[in-house]
Amino acid sequence: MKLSAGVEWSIHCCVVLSQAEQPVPSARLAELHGVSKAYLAKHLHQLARAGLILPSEGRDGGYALARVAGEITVLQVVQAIDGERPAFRCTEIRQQGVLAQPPEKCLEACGIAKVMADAERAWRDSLAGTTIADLAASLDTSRLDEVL
Amino acid sequence: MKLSAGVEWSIHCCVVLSQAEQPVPSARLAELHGVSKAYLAKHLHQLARAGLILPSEGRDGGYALARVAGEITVLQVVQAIDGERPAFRCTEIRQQGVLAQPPEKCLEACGIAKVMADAERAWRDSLAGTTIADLAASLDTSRLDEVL
DNA sequence: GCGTGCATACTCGGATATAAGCTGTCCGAGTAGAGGGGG
DNA sequence: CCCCCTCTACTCGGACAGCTTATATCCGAGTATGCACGC
Repeated sequence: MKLSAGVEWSIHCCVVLSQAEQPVPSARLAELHGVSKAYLAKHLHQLARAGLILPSEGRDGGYALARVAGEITVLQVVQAIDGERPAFRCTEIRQQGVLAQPPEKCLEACGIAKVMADAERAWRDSLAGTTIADLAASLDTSRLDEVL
Repeated sequence: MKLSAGVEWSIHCCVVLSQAEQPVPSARLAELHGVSKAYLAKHLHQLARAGLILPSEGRDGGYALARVAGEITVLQVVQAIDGERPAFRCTEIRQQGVLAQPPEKCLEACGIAKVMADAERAWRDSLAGTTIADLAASLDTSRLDEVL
């Protein structure tokens, strides 16, 4: 189980955008963090598709937060980049092989799938408890005013 | 973020092994669940390396649980297959690029890394709250006596 | 009848191909802004 | 002096390679069992 590195980049970018008054181009965000420009652009595009940030084209264009930072949770950013599909996917092997259960006994979800789903729910709940505004408050944003 | 399918196989196998009195060969476990024999053997080997199951060689050999089912948690199985490395790895991009922070300000962990670590801790705690014995009690193990 | 040795068949374990997804890069379509020209 | 047009430069967006990881498979080393033989 590995989370895309783009998640880290995206969260950092959202924190920066929360402090910006004007749209920030993807290339600028890339050099601010020292990462690949084109690859970061890919992730920012995903954030835009998810409705978290708003793109503006043309000269002086760039990205801006679609909502106030306090209404964007870390979970939303993670799911925008990583997708909303659960990490554990039950393949219903209880219905396969020699000891296959009949379908009428499989109306309810598999006990194993339940445990994994509960764990992922705990994970999501934890991520949903922090917003970009919370991160901006904890991180040092003093230098942002110089460069934005 | 995607969890290996071997995790699901391994948990099912542990539940079966908890009901078995004799060692069960990997090939038998594979046909019980209708999965690839050789690939399952790879995962069972990982479980053995983690100390969760004990292999016995030679004729009538196979795998048996190393401890009673109540002392094997789902988390241990997941970590044995998927590894113990966290899904999110902070690459310290706060120290890179134009707005790089000086090292003396990075003695503490990054706020983003903290949030992700907390979420993963909640995920692990949830998985650690269920044992193989709990799963065996919830799943229907009536047909196991016939085939073991 | 009992102990010993051997052959055998079965087990696990590691080394080897194949496919998928993440990582990284490039170029093209579209647009907001600036500048120049005309009224 | 003001308005309009064009041109440009800059933006995002999607299409294209490289690489690590997961998936699937095969064959070889090692061993407990069962049988046959000898005592």
